[in-house]
Amino acid sequence: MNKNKETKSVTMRDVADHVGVSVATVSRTLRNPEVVSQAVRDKIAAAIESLGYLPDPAARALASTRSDIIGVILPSVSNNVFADVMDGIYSAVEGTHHSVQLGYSRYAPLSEENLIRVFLRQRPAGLIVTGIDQTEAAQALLREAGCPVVQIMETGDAPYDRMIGFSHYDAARAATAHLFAQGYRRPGFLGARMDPRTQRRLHGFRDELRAQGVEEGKRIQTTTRASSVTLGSHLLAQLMDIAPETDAIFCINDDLALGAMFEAQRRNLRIPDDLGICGFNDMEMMAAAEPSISSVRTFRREMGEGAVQLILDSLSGTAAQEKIVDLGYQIVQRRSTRGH
Amino acid sequence: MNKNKETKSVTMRDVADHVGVSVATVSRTLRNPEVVSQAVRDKIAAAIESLGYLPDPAARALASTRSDIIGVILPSVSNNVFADVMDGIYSAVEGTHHSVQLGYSRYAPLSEENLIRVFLRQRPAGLIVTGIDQTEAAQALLREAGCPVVQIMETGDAPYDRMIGFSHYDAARAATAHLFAQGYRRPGFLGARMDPRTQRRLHGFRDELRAQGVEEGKRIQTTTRASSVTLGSHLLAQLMDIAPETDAIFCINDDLALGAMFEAQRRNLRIPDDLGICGFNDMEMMAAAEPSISSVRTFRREMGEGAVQLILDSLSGTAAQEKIVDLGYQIVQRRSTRGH
DNA sequence: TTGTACGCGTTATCAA
DNA sequence: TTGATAACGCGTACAA
Repeated sequence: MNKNKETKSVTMRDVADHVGVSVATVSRTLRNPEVVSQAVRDKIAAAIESLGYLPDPAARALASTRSDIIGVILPSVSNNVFADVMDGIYSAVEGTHHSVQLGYSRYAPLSEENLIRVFLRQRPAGLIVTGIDQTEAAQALLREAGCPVVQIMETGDAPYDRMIGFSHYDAARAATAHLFAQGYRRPGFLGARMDPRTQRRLHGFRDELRAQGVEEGKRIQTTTRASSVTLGSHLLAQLMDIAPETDAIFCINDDLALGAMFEAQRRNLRIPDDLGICGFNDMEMMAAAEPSISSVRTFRREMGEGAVQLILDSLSGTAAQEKIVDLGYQIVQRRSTRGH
Repeated sequence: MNKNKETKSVTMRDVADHVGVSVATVSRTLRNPEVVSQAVRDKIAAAIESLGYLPDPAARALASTRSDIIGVILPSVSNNVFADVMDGIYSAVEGTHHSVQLGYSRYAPLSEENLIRVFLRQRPAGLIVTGIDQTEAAQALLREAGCPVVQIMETGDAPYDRMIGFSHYDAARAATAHLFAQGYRRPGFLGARMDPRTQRRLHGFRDELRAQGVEEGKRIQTTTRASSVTLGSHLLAQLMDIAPETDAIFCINDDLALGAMFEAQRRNLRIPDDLGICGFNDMEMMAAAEPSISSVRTFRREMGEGAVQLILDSLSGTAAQEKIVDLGYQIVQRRSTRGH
């Protein structure tokens, strides 16, 4: 450890003394400058600059009823889907006086409930949570949060407060319909993790099959293990062994799709002729792949940015009426599903 | 916003009253229980449980000289290399009473300096920063931090405090040597972003070429743009147009390698015969690709976990002597570089 | 427009 | 082993 230098950080007191005003005035220039005279304001600003004053967030949080923290609870650290969301969140928070506090639930509702409790304890400026599958207790906490709460990644009725996302059911169903539109008749399904959002995609897939009058047979391969490219290869291998009639697959994410594509190539299956492949999320690599892979574009960065904006708007009282922002999705067709 | 319910959170005072002791005793049971009698300790524990008391981190930080926050400063949100590091960090922090505060510098040293200042203001329990290329001012701040400071991702002399990582120069040089060992004679280099760590990889590449007595020619393609799979394709296309004699490539990360592989396939270059490909980091997909892609394995999760552990050890005074932990790297050979 | 003075929930110092 | 009590740095009535 470095030597604990007596590094008395400069406080508001120092700034006040330096200018010759009271701490209250300094505090006011920081929070609502409009009630402070221009002259004093300038002098304080100069003093803050020259002394290098930085407010103490702990003291601020303690003295006021709110902290500057925006709490964010996501299910997973490593899933790059959430990396994009975080990118949006951080870029929207940048330049505000807010800071982000991140928590990972590891897809466990009870962890999530705990995190919510801990975060709420800090009287956060706002809270961003993922999805709609909270425990009863967590739901109660969120309804009484006393701060703006935004649910991201999904839409659904009965938001606790506000919501920004899209329908996973609709998106998956549209992707499946796309496969049919391209002439595929015996599509399969590859799924990993099988968390609630993934389940809803499976429902969409199944309902579209039903609507098309097609039996699903044994063409649904899922696992609760975490998704990966390797797993995509394994799942496709299993699927083709069990149900060789499969002529296309819908994968619940792009990693699986990529892995499936590699496995298809290993098996000398021609894409898209022998096998159509559609991913989900439309990560950057899908366009670069050979052949390029169709996917369902989702607006992850926008969800992150939008969620923060919703909180800021709530805080400033300029929030819109609509409780739910549906960002939709977009089927991006590429070579991997060009008919046959 | 939800209605601001009068949700008076339960404080230490409540717990104390409930048990019939002073707040001081409650505080002690939480921080050093060994000085409190077992009987009182049990009653307090019960009260905490039944009242659902959670300590207020702001009050704690204000009253003590340290907060429970471990500050982490990374260059990028979206780079999945750091997702793995974060995974390690969070899993090591879990179960401790610490929390993580994350900041992104966007590869800008001045942003980083600012973040360091802001984080230091919170008297963090520890600080984790990326690499060794801080500004002069940031270096001074970190040396006087008054808390454990760990630099991750790299090794190098003169750590501010402690360091855990590996030598990017050595790793890149070893990868290049591997290409030569496999019989390639005119290897090229694909680089994106070209931040200092990437630059050091380029140096390793160049020095190995020199050691092998091989001219680099025009086989070094770099850009300051952010890395992506698509960019890997573009860079390889450029490279092969300018320097068609290239018989292998070392890519500064796996995204570029994957993109390069796709582009090679588009150009009907046989891998590994016409073109050897080696990536960097050994992300999961490299093993699943078709053909599988050689890479340099780095221990990202371990860096995150290790960094937190170093901080915890420093805090508890159980830290080892060595200031620098070198996690090394590992050349993982796969089909993409099987000689020719 | 500015200053005074109290309180936020906890830690830490000192006595008891 | 326990209890008062003074900080910690800032926000905010209330007064001036």
